[in-house]
Parts: sequence; C-alpha cells; structure tokens
Amino acid sequence: MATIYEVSKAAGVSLATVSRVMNGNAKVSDRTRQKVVDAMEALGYKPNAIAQSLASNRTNSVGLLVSELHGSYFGDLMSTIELILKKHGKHVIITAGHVDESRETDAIDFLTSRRCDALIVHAEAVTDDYLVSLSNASVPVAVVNRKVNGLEDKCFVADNVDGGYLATRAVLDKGHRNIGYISGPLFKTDASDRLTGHKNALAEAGISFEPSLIFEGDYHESSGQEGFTSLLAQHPDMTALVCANDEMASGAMTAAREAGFDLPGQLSVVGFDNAIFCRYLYPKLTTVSNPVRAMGEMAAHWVLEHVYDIKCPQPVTHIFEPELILRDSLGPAPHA
Amino acid sequence: MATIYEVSKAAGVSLATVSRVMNGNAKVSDRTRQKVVDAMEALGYKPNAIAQSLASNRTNSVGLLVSELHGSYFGDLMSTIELILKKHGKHVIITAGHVDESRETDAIDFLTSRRCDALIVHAEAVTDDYLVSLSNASVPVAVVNRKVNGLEDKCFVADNVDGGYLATRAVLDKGHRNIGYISGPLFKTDASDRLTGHKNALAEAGISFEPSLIFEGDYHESSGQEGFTSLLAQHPDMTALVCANDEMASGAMTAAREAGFDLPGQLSVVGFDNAIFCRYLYPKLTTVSNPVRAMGEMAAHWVLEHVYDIKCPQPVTHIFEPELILRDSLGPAPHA
DNA sequence: AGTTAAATTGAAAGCGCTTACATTTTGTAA
DNA sequence: TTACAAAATGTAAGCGCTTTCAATTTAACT
Repeated sequence: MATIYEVSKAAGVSLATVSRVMNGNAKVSDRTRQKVVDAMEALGYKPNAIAQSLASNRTNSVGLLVSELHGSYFGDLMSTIELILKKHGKHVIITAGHVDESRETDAIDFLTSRRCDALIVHAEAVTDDYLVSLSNASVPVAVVNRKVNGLEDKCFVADNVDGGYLATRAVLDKGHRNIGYISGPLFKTDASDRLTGHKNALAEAGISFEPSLIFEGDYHESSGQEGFTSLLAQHPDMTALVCANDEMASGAMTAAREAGFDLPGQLSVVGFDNAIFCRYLYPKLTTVSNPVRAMGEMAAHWVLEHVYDIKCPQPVTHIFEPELILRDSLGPAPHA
Repeated sequence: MATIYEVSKAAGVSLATVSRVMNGNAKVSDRTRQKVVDAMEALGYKPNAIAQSLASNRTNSVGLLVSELHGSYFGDLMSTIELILKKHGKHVIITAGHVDESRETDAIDFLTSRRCDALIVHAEAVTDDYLVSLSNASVPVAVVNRKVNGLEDKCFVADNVDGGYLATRAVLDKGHRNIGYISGPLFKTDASDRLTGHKNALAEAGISFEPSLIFEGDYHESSGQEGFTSLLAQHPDMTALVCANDEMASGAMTAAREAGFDLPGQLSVVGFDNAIFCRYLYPKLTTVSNPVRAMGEMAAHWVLEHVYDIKCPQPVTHIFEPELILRDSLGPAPHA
C-alpha cells in the first residue's frame, strides 16, 4: 500500500501538501493540487484511516451498541442510523451487547478504544451510573430507548406507557371487557411501562385490575403460546389478548388457532412493535408502532449536531409517540 | 485518557515493559508485572487501539460487508459471524453495500482504510474481477453466497440449484402437476440457480417447462402478491406455487386467501430461506432452509485459520446444502 | 568470588499521518 | 525596482503504541 510519503515524492511536494489536498481544508494552488491528485491516482493511494485518526484524534466514526444484530427492531435501528450518518460521510461501527452487563461494557470499551467520535447506545444491562460516567469521562453518548437520569438531553425514548395504553384502549373501544395481557420481562423498563399503560386504560374504563389476567413472558414467540394457554385456563371467558410485542402475539395466535379459536371472531389479539411480519400473519396483526426509526434518526442527528457541528433542520425531540396500527386481528367483542 | 507513558512513569518502568505486560507475549517478572498492573488500575488505563494498530499493523478486527443491516437473512449472517469471531477476541466492523456497486466499493474502501485484518463480504454488485484483485492486492477476503472464479477456496455458497430442486420436488411428491413459480430477480445468481433447480425437478418428473408458469419477482412481499395474481389469471388450474423466498411466499399466501383460496386445500405454497417468521404464518410455511448460519460460520472459521492462525477443528466446506422444512402450507394435490 | 548464559529490562526507531510554525513564493502598490 | 503583505509550501514535532536490539540483572555453576 502506497503511503503519503511515496505520493509526496512522486508529486515532488512535501508531506504536508499531500495531506492538505487530501483534507481539502488549507489552500493549495491548482497546479500543485493536480500534481498530487495525479500522483495519488498513479499510485492507487488510499489514505490509512488508522494513521489519520491517531494524528488527528478524529475517527469520523460513530460507535453503535445494540443488543442483538438480528431482529427487526435492531435491524431498523441500525439501518436508520447508518443511512443518516453515511449521508454525512460518517461511518458506523456496530457492536452487540446481548443484554449482558459485561458484554455491554466490553462492547463499549471496544468502541471507545477505537476512539469513536461519539456513541449511540441501546444498552439494557449496564447501570445508569455507568452510562453517566461514560458520558462525562470519555466520549459523547446518545442513548436510545432508555431514560437515564442526568442524561435526559441525550436520551431518545418511546412513550411506552402511552403505547401500552393505546393497545388496550383499542381493545376496550371494541367492547372487550375480559382482556388478557402478556407482558415482556418486567425488569425491562419498556415492558413495565407498557403494562402500566395497559393498567391505565383499564382504570380509565372502570375495569378493576385482575393480576391473574397478566402473564409475564420473555418477548419470544414461545412465551406467547404459553401465555395464551395459561391465561385461557384461568379465564375461559377471555375475548381479547394484548401482547407486549408482536412475536408473542404471533405465538398466542398460533396457540389460539390450535385450540380451535376463530380469530378474531372469538379472540382478538393485539401486538406491539409493528414488526415487518405483522402484515404476513393471518389475520394481519393489529399492533402499536414502536418509533424505532424516529428514535434512531434523532439520535443520529444529535450526534451530527453536537459532535460534528453539522446542523440538522429538525427540532429535537426526546420522546416519541407510538401509534395504533389497525389491521384484522382486532374485532368487536362477541356478544356474550 | 491515560497513555502508556503515564503508566510507565507511575510504575517506574519503561514503555516497552508496559507494552509487554499488555500484550502478554514477551516475559516479564512477576514483580514488575504487578507494578504495571497496579499502575494501570490506578490510572484507569485503557489502551488506544488506534495507536496499537498503527504500530503493530494488526487491528484484530474483521470487516464484514452485507447488503443490508436489516432482514432476517443478514441478521443471521451478522450474528453468527460476530459470535464466532468475538469468541476469539476479534471484532467485527460491519458495513452495508445496499446492492449498489459504488456503495459496495465505498464500504470496502472504508474497511480496508481501517486496516481490517480480513474481510468477509456478501457483495452483490461489484464484479468478480474487482473481488479477485481486492483479494490479491489488499487483504484476505472470504466471500459468502457467491462463487467467484479464481477465489473458489475462499467462497462459501449455498447450493441453490439443489435448494430449488428440493422445493419443487417436494411439491411434485405431493402429486401436484400445475406448479407456478415466483422467482427472484434473475440477474442474481441465487435466484437463477433456484429456478434452474425448479426446472431440473420438473424435467425429472417428465413435466415440460412452461414459461408462463414463471413470474419474476423482486424478493419482496408485494411481488408475491402480484405473482400469484398474474399466474392465476393465466393458469386457473394451478394447485401449487413455489416461491424463491419466504417474503414472496407470504405475499402470495395473502393474495390467495384474499382471492378466496383455502390453504393448503386448494393451493399449496412453498417458500425459501426458512426465515424466522415462517412459523408465524398460517398455515405455517413449508420452505427450504438457506444455510446462512453455516456459511457465516465457515467464513469466520476460514478467517480465524488463515489470518489469525487459530485452528478450528471442523473440516472446511465450501458448498452448503439447503434442506426441506416441512410445515403446513404444502398439502396433497386436490383430486382433479 | 568469578564466569557465563539466560532472563529481564530499557532505549529508540518507527507506524502513516496531521498541524503549528517557519520559510519561500507570489502578487501588489509605492 | 523595492518593500511588504498574502498565499503557498515546507519542516519537523508529535499522536500512542510496538518491536528490535542493546544493556543490565539474575541465576547457576566452578
């Protein structure tokens, strides 16, 4: 690989001049620039980003921590962020934390050791304190889908309470009164927030909360199946099931169908996230959109503005509102 | 951020010694090592990976080019590769090429400029020549899901011809004779290979190939819907539909159901890829597994062996066989 | 204690760039 | 032409590490 030194020799100029034409900041006469460009061309020169970073203390790359590299939620998050940053010549370095404290800190260590100019993190396992001190000590950090005290202006979160409310409200509006709920793992804020929204909607409708109508799942399809079976056993009169994500809703639908239920005739199901496959299900799943893309976009914009001084026209939002997506899996309550 | 220099001063040893304890290769007396470790601890020292890379010409990171950051196929590929490499202390830097020649080369330029020790590429738009010269000139390259002449020993591909054959063969075995086929975009090798397999199966069964039973889709759900509608119009007697991926199969199922078809009673549908959502569909989709994870795993092992001299016990395979996954969407041909 | 080889440590030269500062060239006005 | 500011270019000191090679210490024998 040719180095800047060889280019400078070939072009008959100094290292500094080559560097100048590469970076385009300082001024170089047209004639000199041309000589350098020609030399680069001839040598097939590609700058060594590692050396550039070391010398300039800038990497033009943003670290992104997600929990997993698969799944539609993280896929959307990664795509959105990459798209926006790449548009501005910044690169994204993605790592996965797997919802495990030490793996999350390892991943963040990796990103900081690579001297990313900023971090965008979807961290679920590390403590708030850790994130606060990371943000203070090392590098600018934007936080997605988590509200951290002391970092409010850098957090971009979905209003999960409202989302949970919307889902249950939609079911109530269709006349249902016996409503089961399959939650996510309740140590996760989003899961407990959604459940809170569910309870709020029930309370508003004057329905007293019945703990045995709640099943705590793990966000995976199989716990949707288990949840349905368990809830039905205790509440054979259940006419609707609200699930804290689409995977579990899908599992519940499968189990319900296997139990001979007509959907949505005998049982309405509502999901959460608006994953791509909702449209593929039968009946198509009514769900609540999770504004991942909007959060990712805003986090990316925040980085562009605060780290790279690139102004983004939009106003900065920190809380994103979910929306009800009506499809076919929610029907009117059967007349008792 | 503390540097190695500060550590060396605090520990009262030379830079070289600090470097030695960091890398653990050369020998250092226990007493000295302890002094250094203590100093690092006290200063909260974290090595600067950029500087390490520049000095050692090793980054301990592998570049991964995928077409998109979302979708279950790439999600699986990224997860698998990351999991394996991380297990051996190597990091993955992921970029997206978006099936566009200049974006693919840009992404590869980025990875090489970051001096990745090796590349694993799922490149769809660049030419074979480009990949060959990249591999010769710059950096070790493993290729996933594409056979490149001259790079055979670095390519890890699925046997799509066989996969296509399996899908159609399964349908034939159920007695179907009027079989529609929705292909992927035929400029892509995997799409045309699958179609070849389809034709082979037909030929073997003594069924003459009928071009109007083929619809060229684009791998998206909507083209499954279009495909179904278009094929049905020409062949109302069609009893089975083989699709070159699961998204299109899902679209076709939706369209068929909307057209009043009983599935699989009146129409059997078979997909390809075995995406996660196949299980969620109704009826659950019979499909052909795409050995993405196996390919990713092998590519990662190849890199470990050839670049990092880390031996992986398994034999090296270059061609991966798809498998038929029987579920509910394939039924016997209705008696005419 | 005196040798000698082995083990440990240190000194210093890079890795390929950026950038402050110094120097040279150019342009302009007197 | 001379003087001088502005523009263009060059010089060289790092950025934070690794690694070769030399210097020093330690251990093992006589």
